[in-house]
Amino acid sequence: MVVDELRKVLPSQEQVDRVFHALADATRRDILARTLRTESSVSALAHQYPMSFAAVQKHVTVLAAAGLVTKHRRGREQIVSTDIRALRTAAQLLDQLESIWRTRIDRLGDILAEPEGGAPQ
Amino acid sequence: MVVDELRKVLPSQEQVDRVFHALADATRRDILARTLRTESSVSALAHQYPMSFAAVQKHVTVLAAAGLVTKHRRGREQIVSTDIRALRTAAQLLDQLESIWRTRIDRLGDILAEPEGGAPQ
DNA sequence: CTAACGTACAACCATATGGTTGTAGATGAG
DNA sequence: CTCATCTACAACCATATGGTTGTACGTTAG
Repeated sequence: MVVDELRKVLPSQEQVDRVFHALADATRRDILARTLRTESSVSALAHQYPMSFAAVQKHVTVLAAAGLVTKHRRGREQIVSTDIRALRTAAQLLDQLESIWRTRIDRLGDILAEPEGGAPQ
Repeated sequence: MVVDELRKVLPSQEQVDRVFHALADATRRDILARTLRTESSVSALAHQYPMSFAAVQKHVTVLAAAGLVTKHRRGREQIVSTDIRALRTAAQLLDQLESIWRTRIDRLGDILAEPEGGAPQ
């Protein structure tokens, strides 16, 4: 496992920024959903959206910078494939946040066990 | 449940955009993590970061627009609390995306089981 | 009442973002 | 070889973003 691979597994704040930012656009989420189903070329993707090829190309670049997709040449086409790991990283971070929240609820539970307490949820 | 509440449960694309955009900044993720642990005032939050009060205020506004936090007055302070639902919505969306991915893997399994198969769309 | 605190918000600035068009370089089809 | 296709990338533009400072307002402490 090379250093570059490590970066995907142990994401820096900047990497997390990139992943969520990549996900914060409906077109990019759609491109991701599409390529999760089937690999496709950038131009094939471009046909699906009411914008220029260059715009779609930029969206793919953003997804690639976030590690959500990878590109590889096949003939004259550039094939976009997904890398599920970046997606899982994001999901795990949300889980972590939710677990922080659950911990607080547990603490509230402790408080409830005592004489006085405010109702959670 | 009012219409405004419904909007949080059935998020529009714009709402999803806002949630992921809100999460795409390390300061905002930290504010969220902090308020998941303990409610705190905007000024208390502001003390934690190397930026102006106004900047932190803006970050809180972004989180609130995404529905990740809510604000309510307590005396002269504005208390920031979390709403776990928006976070769960984001997590669910990631799960959906991953499930699309798993479906493809299943289909690949089907294809392997059969002699020949072109997978349309 | 007055002063300090917490907040709200406007104005401003530099940079990023998301789109466009245009040009040029690979590559495969015929 | 020639041409159409796919890609890459630069230049440009309008708007959004993330920060600043400054001002004004509500509220609490003394």
